[in-house]
Amino acid sequence: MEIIDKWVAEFLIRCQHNPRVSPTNLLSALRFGDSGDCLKLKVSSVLLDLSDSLTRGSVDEGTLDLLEILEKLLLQKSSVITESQKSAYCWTAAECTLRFMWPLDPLDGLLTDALERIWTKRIGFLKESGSGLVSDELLKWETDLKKAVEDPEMYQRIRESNIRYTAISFLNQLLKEQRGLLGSSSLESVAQRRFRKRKAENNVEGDGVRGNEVPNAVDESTRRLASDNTERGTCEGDNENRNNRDVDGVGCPENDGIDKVNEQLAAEEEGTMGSQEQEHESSLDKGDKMAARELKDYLLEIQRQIDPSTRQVQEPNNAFDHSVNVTPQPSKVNRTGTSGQDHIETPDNASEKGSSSQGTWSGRVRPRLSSPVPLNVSPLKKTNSPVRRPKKFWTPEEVEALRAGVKEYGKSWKDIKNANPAVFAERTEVDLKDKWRNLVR
DNA sequence: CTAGGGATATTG
DNA sequence: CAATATCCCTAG
Repeated sequence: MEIIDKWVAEFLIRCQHNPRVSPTNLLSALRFGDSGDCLKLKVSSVLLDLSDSLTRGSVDEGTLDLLEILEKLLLQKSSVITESQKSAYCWTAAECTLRFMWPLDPLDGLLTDALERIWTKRIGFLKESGSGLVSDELLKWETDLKKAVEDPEMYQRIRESNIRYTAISFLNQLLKEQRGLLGSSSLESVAQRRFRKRKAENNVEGDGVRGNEVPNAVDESTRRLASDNTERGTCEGDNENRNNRDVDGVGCPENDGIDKVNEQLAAEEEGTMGSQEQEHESSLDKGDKMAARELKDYLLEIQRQIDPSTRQVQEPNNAFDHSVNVTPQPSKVNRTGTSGQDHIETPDNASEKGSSSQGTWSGRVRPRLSSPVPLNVSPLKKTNSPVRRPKKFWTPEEVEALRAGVKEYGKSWKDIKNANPAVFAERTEVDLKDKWRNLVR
């Protein structure tokens, strides 16, 4: 397939929530082969489908289909099926059954139909094909659910448990895990490289934005503008979704799969900033200066719109020499959503030029700004989701692996986890440490 | 990244 | 309410 085709497909699949383009339809339309790249595209599209259905709040038998497809794809990539995928499948299957347990009377036929359809046929088929999705947990659910038809006590207990919540938690965990393993898309890598360069320049130019841990409105605007500026003309979609997703995936503590591209970029960024710190003036050529100036003007304009109190501070003549970061906005990022993953986008009116009549802006002609989507997730510091992970008891297998690990590596939790990624797939290093703490007590 | 304190949930 | 297990936060 042509490289450009691939890029476009990659962009459509990974970067947008676009209900008009169903990733799976797109893929079948393009007739991808089975090369590594194409597999990655397919996995991406399935992840996007999963994520979309989660956003819609639907955990149904379609979700089971997706999980099964994902398993097949991962097997082709010869990846391991993680615990979170098994659990996600198991709890989703339970949730699909649970919805037929709504009537108090188990004998109305709906439940038995569901059991037959989901557990006997679908999962029976998985068992025959030796699928990795068939876990002990799944088998236990099967027994319990089938027992529930005749055992009112069991029926009641299952009905009252919060299966949906657990299913969604595991699905989210799976998404994070897999997105982390996926890494940046090729388009994304190029975009990030350019964006980081621009951002570094912009920061150096201001006087002290760098090293400030707390994100503020200006920083975020910078990101948006820089992103907008570098990307405009090559694509029309919003880039922020993509960035958010990547931050989500990579920031997940359970992920060891931070891709090389990102590490490389991070290293590159530090390098660039370090060198520019000493001689930033000379390292910026004329074109860059112009671009930086334009960016700075946008920022000043936006900041006036956002915070009227800064208006008199601005001096249009030497704005170039001033820090953009005059009045840091209180940081309100993250923590507002419930899932910390997908969020509602709101229009950024502050950047609309139409409302600039009140500003003291000098009247220079500027290209019109598109309306960037605000970042709901701080790019600087990814905090954890407000939702607590579901409590999961340690299996004897895990405990054994931990004991062996400590014997071999001592208290290097990270090494222990890396030595046995399959067993500790859903434990963080901190979990290992905590568990050891209470083992030796 | 690790250690340690603390929050939260469960059990008796 | 105390004991216990797990998860979360943060200083160093």
